[in-house]
Amino acid sequence: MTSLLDSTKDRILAAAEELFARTGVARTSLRAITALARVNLAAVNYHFGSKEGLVEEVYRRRLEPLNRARLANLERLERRARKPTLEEVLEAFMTPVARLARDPAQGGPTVMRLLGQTHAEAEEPFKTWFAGEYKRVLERYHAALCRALPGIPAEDVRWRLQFLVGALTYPVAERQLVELVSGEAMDPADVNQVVQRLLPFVAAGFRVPPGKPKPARRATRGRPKVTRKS
Amino acid sequence: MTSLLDSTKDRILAAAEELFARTGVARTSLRAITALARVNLAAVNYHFGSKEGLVEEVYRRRLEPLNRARLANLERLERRARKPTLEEVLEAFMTPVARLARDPAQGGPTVMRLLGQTHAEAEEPFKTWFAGEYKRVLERYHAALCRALPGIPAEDVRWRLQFLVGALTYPVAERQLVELVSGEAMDPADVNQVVQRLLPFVAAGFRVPPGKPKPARRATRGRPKVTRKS
DNA sequence: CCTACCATTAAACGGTTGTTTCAAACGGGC
DNA sequence: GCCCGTTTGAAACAACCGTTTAATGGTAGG
Repeated sequence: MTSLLDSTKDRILAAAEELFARTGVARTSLRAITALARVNLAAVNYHFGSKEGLVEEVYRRRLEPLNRARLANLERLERRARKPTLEEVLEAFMTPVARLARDPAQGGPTVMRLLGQTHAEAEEPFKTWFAGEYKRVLERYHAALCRALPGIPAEDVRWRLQFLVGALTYPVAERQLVELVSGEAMDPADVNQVVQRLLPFVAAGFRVPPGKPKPARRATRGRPKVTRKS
Repeated sequence: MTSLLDSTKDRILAAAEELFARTGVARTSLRAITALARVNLAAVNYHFGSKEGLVEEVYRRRLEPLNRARLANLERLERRARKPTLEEVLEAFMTPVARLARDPAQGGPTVMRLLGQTHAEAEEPFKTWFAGEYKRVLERYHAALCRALPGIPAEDVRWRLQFLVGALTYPVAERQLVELVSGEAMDPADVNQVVQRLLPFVAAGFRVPPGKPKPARRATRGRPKVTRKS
């Protein structure tokens, strides 16, 4: 069995996570990982079968608790007597990300850049596994949001849930770009602040009445209104 | 000089863009690019100096017009008599993306996945060039948004602008994940629809009054309110 | 003590990568 | 015609990749 602390397997996982987050999976060689972990090169293939196996384990280790916490939060909300408010559902969705980023034992800020690269980096088989897990979470939250938002069509809620995911993921994942662009005034690594600021923002967005179908703008020609000559 | 149509250089750019968008820069070999472009392998290093040079050119070709259109839209708005509304500013920011995705001559839907990978894929020197260009655009829009939103502190506007970028980028960049998760009901490739749905969503978010400072939640312990036992 | 068995090591494997070389082909200017 | 700079062609380069092999150390069970 693996030892209690700092086993070879754990050191590989930690080093891989660090390097994946910094430079991406494809650009990170097994030799760089094993060198950082001070472990023999062959140890990766021994413990994880292949590089792809290691990649999956690195992501699974973080994504599984995240999804589990999101589902647990929602179930806790729905077991109560009164109907959950919109803000409560949104907070249940967002706070697990903050907790992940806050706890160094769960990856700390490093893991956020990792999550931002999830979809771009994974190979096909793992991608579909993850999509399945993720779909379950989003379906449950979609239903909960619809219940908290009577009068908003389910399709609108679905779109807005995607907007929420984007708005939540981008600032923490592209941290260095945000900092480079916005000066050091903003600290996207402080995920608590992101959540606090994002929650009222998206809550207002979720509540706007569904838009009229709009008369299907001419696709061939016709520039958007704003670009018209002054 | 380069010929009028389908020069070697153009064919390489088109093939590279296609493959970069599909599988990422790091996983795309020069041999795959030159094979798809039906061009000799050495042509890449001849015309672009290196693979990194090709990567920069591929991205620059799309990002430069995008940023230019965004700035032009904003200037057009501000040359008018009356003060631009929030919706007008937001539309000026978002529509160039839609136009890019609609026009096959400008890359079509393919280019959207490319843009979503911009930050993850680029190397350092190009990254800083792009960040500079991008910063100019965001600064101008930040100022315009502040003018359209008196009463909202500049810092809040800055955060919300980042949320907007995330909400706009994610659905179009991670198209395949969105489709996998949401069924085929949503078509994120239809960027017009994304813009139409996203605009009222973020407009409402931008208008919410600035939140109270909040008493700095205990960072060490204390789980978020929503996770409390029922 | 010996034998399995698991973990680790060093070394090498074949394959692919980006890049370079050098010769051949092209294309207008005089 | 010839010439010269530009562009393409096939082949080779060294370096690095992920993976495998075979030998080793260490340790619990009989």
